[in-house]
Amino acid sequence: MDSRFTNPAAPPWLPFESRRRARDEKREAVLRTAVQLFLEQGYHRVTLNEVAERLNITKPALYNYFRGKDEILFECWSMGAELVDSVIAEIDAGGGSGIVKLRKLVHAYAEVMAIDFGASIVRFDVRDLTNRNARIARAAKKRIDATFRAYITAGIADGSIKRCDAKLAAFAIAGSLNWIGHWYQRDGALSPGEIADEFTVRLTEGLAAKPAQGHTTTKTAPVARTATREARRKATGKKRGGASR
Amino acid sequence: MDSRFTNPAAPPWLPFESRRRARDEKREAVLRTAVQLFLEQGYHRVTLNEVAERLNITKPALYNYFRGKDEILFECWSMGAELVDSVIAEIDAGGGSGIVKLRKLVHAYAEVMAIDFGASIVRFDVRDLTNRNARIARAAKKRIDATFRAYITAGIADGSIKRCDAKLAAFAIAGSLNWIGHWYQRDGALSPGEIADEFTVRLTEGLAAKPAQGHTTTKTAPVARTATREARRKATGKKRGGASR
Amino acid sequence: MDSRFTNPAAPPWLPFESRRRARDEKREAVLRTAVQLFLEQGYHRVTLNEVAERLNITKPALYNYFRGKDEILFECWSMGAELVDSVIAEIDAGGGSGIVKLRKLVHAYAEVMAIDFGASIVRFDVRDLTNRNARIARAAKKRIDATFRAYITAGIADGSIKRCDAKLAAFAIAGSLNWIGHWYQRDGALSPGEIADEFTVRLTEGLAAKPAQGHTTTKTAPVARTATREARRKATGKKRGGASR
Amino acid sequence: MDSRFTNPAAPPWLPFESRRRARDEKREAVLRTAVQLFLEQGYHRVTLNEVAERLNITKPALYNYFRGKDEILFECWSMGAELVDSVIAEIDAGGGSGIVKLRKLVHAYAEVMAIDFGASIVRFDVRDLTNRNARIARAAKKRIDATFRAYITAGIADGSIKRCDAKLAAFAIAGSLNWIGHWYQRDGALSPGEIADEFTVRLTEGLAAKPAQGHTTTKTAPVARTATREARRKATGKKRGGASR
DNA sequence: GATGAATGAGTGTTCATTCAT
DNA sequence: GATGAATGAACACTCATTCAT
Repeated sequence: MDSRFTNPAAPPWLPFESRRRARDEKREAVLRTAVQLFLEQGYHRVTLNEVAERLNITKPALYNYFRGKDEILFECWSMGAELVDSVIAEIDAGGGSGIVKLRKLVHAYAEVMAIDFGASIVRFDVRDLTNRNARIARAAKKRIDATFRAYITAGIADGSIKRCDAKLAAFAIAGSLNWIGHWYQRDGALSPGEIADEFTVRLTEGLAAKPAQGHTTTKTAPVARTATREARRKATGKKRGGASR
Repeated sequence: MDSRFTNPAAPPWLPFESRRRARDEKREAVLRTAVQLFLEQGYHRVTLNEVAERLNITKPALYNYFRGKDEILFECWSMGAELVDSVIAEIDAGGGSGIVKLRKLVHAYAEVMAIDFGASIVRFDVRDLTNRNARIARAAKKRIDATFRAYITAGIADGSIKRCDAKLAAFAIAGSLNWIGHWYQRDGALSPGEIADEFTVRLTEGLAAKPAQGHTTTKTAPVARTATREARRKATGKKRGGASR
Repeated sequence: MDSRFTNPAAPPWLPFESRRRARDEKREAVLRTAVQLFLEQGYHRVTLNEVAERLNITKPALYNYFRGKDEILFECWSMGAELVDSVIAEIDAGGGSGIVKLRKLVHAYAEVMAIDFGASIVRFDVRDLTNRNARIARAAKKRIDATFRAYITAGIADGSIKRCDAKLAAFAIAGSLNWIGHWYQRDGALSPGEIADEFTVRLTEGLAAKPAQGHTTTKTAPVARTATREARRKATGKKRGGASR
Repeated sequence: MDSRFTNPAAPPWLPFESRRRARDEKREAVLRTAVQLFLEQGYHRVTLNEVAERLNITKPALYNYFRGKDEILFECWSMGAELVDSVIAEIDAGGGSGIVKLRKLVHAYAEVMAIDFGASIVRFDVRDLTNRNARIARAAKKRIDATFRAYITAGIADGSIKRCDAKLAAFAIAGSLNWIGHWYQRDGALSPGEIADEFTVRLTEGLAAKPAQGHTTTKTAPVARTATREARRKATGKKRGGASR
């Protein structure tokens, strides 16, 4: 049971705690609404008024949580980047040959593309960001690309992947996956899982030295949608989250 | 001296002809400049002033050739779509099994992605177009997708391609190719031809029932960059080219 | 333990008294911070957030002491006006010929201009005030001007000042003095006293019927910086101090 | 008679000439309206809409002539500075002892203060300008101050002015004069000429080694209100006039 | 055909002020 | 008495588009 009710000596900072939680919840609500609108209509066609209206607040209220429109964009983007980062971290933590890791990545990445925040990684235009944030975004994208390439290179080294141009192979795979973010629709015929399964086969069958024996092993845990936002909370208290103009 | 004055028998329609040609040349110059800027900076960040400045004319002068900014966008997009259309027409005119046609398409499409107008097909946002033009654009995109799918289906039927989900396979291939339009840079390490060659192998090796014996056969004639714009000329004289707001 | 609880006979108004004193102290702290910022950056460029931040409180807290930004401005201005008023009162209380009184006023006024609150009289824009407060401010300014003029007129009458246009002479002198408020800097080469001494000579030497024999007599007591704010306290408890919008 | 009508071979650039003249006239009309409003209500209380409305144009039309509100402010200020500059140039071109030059300057400066553009020098807040323009403005102010001081110093050297602290004397005089810009009203009892005459006597009688014998010599030509704006025209064609953000 | 000038509509952002807690 | 959150009102600035010349 909530200690606020069981413990009469509940520390006085609890209200602050709950207030902060409320704040964080609202902040994320803004991001969820914003990312949806941005994907739906495109960043430049969405006005802050629309975002606010959909949240039943007024435009300036948004400025309690973000420094400006472009920061909202960046934070949406960041949410997506975190999804990918946690996926990669998990795969790196596990073991397996190059091809196995690559398959895991393809599968998880495909699923991420079916999430709003995930799609935002590839659908938002980094040129809409602050220079500083654009640099961060570009760096993150490069890291992801590098991971694809690294797995392929590792696979070639350990014999699980056929000799090929790792760079172009990575581009080909990442391109296919990124494109999901452009055509996937929640109400479409295919579920994210089905898409991920099929792409995992399709995109790696040409690369594998030997056909995969079983697919179950390629699956990772479902994408962590609740990636901890602790670090962010402080950073964005009132300053640009790791970002400045 | 100008033959119009020295040769009284000169056909009177020549000046008009040459004047029309001059007009068309300027029109295309606008499109070439525009597509470049749009790709470089993004449609919404480019002002008509910038386009005009780069052409050493003034903003209102653009309105002699186009009804508005979005029409310029559409015409750029159209130029790209024509490239693909002519590619497909050529492939369809030729013969070959499903896998052969698919390889031809992959190769040619990859090359198109390395051309400004080609990239515009996948980098421009159809929501920036007039409703009518957006419909045209979406239809064209669907036709392209359908072509990929048709070749795969044909390949499965004729035994040149392994049994698979044609729809997702087409998405996977098209996605890889479309992504080229996002990362290709003219001054990069890879030439369009090299990229096309590699992608042709990479994107079809998993699909082919048997490995390809030779690659030279997959090549089509170089993409026709000078697709006739005759039809367009009339249409856009002063009315929206097959389009209205 | 708090004496309110241990000593039942403690006069009940003491806490109120001390509380009120604390309130007044905070109020004045706000004014001191505000006047400084207003002079430093200009009224319109200073936000209440800045004022609050510098005081380590929050913006709405300011509204416990003042009705709004313009009231803060007015109170700052009032502090300065009181300085001048007390100066004039003192001079009037003393005796002396017109020129003597004028010299006293010039000297004291020059010193006031070197105080933040004093400078605010001439550097703040009365149009930033409420209509009502603006009227008060304008009236006060007129009274000051009238005093200069009165001393000059008196001096002409008593023969201590040469015949001249009293109005323009007053403007000339007041202008010189007011300008001090614009250029004086605390860390400059000249001390307020030195400036006052020099200006006393400079601004009156052309007027005096005969040169002054000694300067020490022109000095008044140092400007009373602790002019009682008692009357104000009640007035501004929560109502606008003699002012309403 | 206008050569456009008398000379049939009038060069084709005349239309441009007249168009440019029209442009310049409008530009100055904007400045005249703006300076009036700025003085009347204060820079921050004047919206560009008000300026535009009074000119019977719309707000964005102003941006054909100026880069922004602050540039309008700066250009107003500049007009005033030019008045003073031309005054000083004229005095420097003439001869005379220190006291004579000083008297000329006082007289002319007093008159400038009665002109809108002149008053703007001392009534506008340089902190409302771009950093770059603020620097320019501050430098100009310093130059003016230095001129006062230089004349006084010269006067002391040539024996026409009594020994005194030139710096403070300059401040005293300039202050008196600057203050005119704050209190002068076109419809007041005193004409600029009368004020100038009186201030010339008042502000210098204390300084002169011997009383002035005649006043007519202190007068300069009436302030050149038509200071050539040639240089400016080019500079502000579309770029900030000698200014950038 | 081309231009300078003007416009209308829109948008992000700021800030004094209020209010529930 | 103090705070975090929210709001309303305002404002400068941009830009595609039009029009008279």
